Amino acid sequence: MQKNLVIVESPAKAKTIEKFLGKDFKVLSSYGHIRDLKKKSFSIDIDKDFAPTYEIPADKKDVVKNLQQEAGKADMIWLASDEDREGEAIAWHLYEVLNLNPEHTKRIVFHEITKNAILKAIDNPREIDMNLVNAQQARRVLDRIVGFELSPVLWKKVRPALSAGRVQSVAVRLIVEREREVNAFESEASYRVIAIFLVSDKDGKPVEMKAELNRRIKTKEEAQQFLESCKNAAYTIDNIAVKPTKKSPAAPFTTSTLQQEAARKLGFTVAQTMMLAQKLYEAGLITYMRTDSVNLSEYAIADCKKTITGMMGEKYVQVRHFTTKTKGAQEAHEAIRPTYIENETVSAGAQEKRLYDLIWKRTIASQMADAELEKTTATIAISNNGDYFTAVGEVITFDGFLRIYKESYDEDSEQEDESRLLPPLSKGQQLETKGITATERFTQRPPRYTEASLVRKLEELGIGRPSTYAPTISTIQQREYVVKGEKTGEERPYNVLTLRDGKVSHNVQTEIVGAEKSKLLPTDTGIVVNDFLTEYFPHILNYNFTANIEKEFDEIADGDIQWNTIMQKFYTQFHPAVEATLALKSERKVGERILGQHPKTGETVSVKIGRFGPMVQIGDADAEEKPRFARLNKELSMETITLEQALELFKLPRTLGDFEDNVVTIGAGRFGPYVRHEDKYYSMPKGVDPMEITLDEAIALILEKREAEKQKFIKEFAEDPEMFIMNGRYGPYISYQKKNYKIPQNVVPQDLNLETCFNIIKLQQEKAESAPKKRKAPAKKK
DNA sequence: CAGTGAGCGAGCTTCCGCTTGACTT
Repeated sequence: MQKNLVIVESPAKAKTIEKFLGKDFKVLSSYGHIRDLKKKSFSIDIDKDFAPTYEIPADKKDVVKNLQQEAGKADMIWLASDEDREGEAIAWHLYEVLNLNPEHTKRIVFHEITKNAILKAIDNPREIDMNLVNAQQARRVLDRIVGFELSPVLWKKVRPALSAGRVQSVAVRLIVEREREVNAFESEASYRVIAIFLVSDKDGKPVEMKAELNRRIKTKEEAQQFLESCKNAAYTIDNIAVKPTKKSPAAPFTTSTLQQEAARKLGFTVAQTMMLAQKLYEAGLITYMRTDSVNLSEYAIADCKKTITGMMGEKYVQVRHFTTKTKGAQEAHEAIRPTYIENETVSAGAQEKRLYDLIWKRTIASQMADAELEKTTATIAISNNGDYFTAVGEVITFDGFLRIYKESYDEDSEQEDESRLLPPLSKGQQLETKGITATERFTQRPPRYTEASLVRKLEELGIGRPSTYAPTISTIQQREYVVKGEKTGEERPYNVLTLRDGKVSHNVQTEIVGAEKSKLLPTDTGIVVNDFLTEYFPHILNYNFTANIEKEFDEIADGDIQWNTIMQKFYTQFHPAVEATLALKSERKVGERILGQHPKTGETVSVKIGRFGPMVQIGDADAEEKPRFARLNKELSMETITLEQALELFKLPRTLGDFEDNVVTIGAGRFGPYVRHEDKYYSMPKGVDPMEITLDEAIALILEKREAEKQKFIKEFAEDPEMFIMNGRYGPYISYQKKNYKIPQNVVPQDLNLETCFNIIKLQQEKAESAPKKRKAPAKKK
């Protein structure tokens, strides 16, 4: 018989806490929310004050059953979910679902997982805060209303199975609008002038020193004139200014900053980072990885201090308390940090280690002294005009936190590395130039979003939570609103004018601009859906919508207003807009664009989003002749496609000729262009033009695929034609009667005989039957 | 994995936030 049952959200946390509390306490986990609005139905009764209908999701049934049993055995139940809106709601749902007795139930909260903090929490229990719970219900109900009313509008007006929501639709909007900015951007040229002076270093050896002109020059002619004017000029050091500066370390990691730095420094995707962090957390190596707090526990700060002192000495320590500036942060946890600061490295997988290293350094650096620098600026006067050059040098006089960690930045800055010392100079010193160059430079267009920079932007706007950043990015890609892609750069020529040995020369160089990798690009569907939503639902798509509604949720939490009142206010404004938009005549015509008339038949040629994505249509639905369709290929976009390009698409499928007495045709399908022969399909490799491919090339593709097919079979058995040992994506496996079975790790696939194969199959079938039923993947439509 | 789609039309799709599994062909 357990005296006490403590329920927390995460099982890893439960394990740790159990150790602190001793044998009178059992600690279990709720695995997050245990109850939610019904999955399939709207589940909100608008007429009854927005009463929600909750259910226990299938995958939580076992958890709840177990909690019920254990709660029945305990004298006292301690609801210890997180101290934020969602955590309070979890506590309340537990209270309701487990049918707890108020006299045997207590609500406790703690911000750090230390023995002291937990014992203190136990000593200071409170009641469930219904105002906070209602703020969560309001948040939940609002999101359901927005998502389940807007999505069907899209199914009707644009294309089935699309989705819209408070968070994802704004994320798409950011990407669409950035793309428009990029396309509308016109770069401006100007000339950057750099002089190389010859001076002596401290040992008297000649060295070169770079200095930049105080202004940029607009045109080539002016640059030419300027260089000409420098021919006979003398250069004198006019002033030397030495200024000490400081740099301070960044705050410890939150989910968002960890995702950004791991992307920049380690090249991880947002999802990868979270998966690795989860593993580190489960292994007890770091604190919780879904947090918006930059706070470190006193205990962690003390450990940092000790570790830094031990490694580098006391002068490297500077205790700092960071505060969160993020909109809407709820700070239920600490910042992300190593559980044991003294562990500089941990034993884990290679990728986990790299992430741990990053977290360790960032945490340690956050408690270290400022770096001290000395910046020297030398001003160099030009004798025959009013302009001047400046040479800048920067030296680190005390490295401080930079010894451990330097934050990275996204913007590929044009600034050159300034961390160098200037040679000794004196005021009034005359300088010789080796040459002066004026290089044409262009203003840079805004950068497209990466996964990580999108997360940063969303966080800045207060949209989404640490637990949803990664899923949101995956959703907008799954819906095909956004793709992660590359943009190949373009060559751009630029002028370089050089003054050297009393002569001005001119040459043209080229650079690649606009090349980008792994950036988020909007698709046609994304653009059409975004434009539609922004036009008809500007309120929801407004970047400040979440921040504004959060203020109202706060009022609910403070008990200043009823949650259903807020819902009523929102709904009376929102719902009519939904009705009005549904009543618009045009069905599935959103984003349609007429390209022109077919040159032979005079039929209308148009582009729009069809059931399966962007397509070209020739003819009209109500005409006698049925319309014809063709899907847009990857290189084309609805916004820019021309009539000629559209008609080109209808030249497929085309017949190339015969091979082995069967016809070979070329077509374009869902996955790109293909060769078809004898009811088999062969994908065409990238870069091959389906309009240009010859019969011989197509036959080569067929033969190549046949060869690859053969390689797939490692072993066949004469005794049983249904048994194969195959080579697959995840290594060798057994295939029997069209079903696949794993080969145990210690077995060499080549050595398997029929009997051992059957044994392996039998074993796995038994295992599958005893295991809980596998959830079926959603049925795919044929 | 594959060439679809304008209407006899069933029934389906969808949100955001909390949490981890089970297991890949």
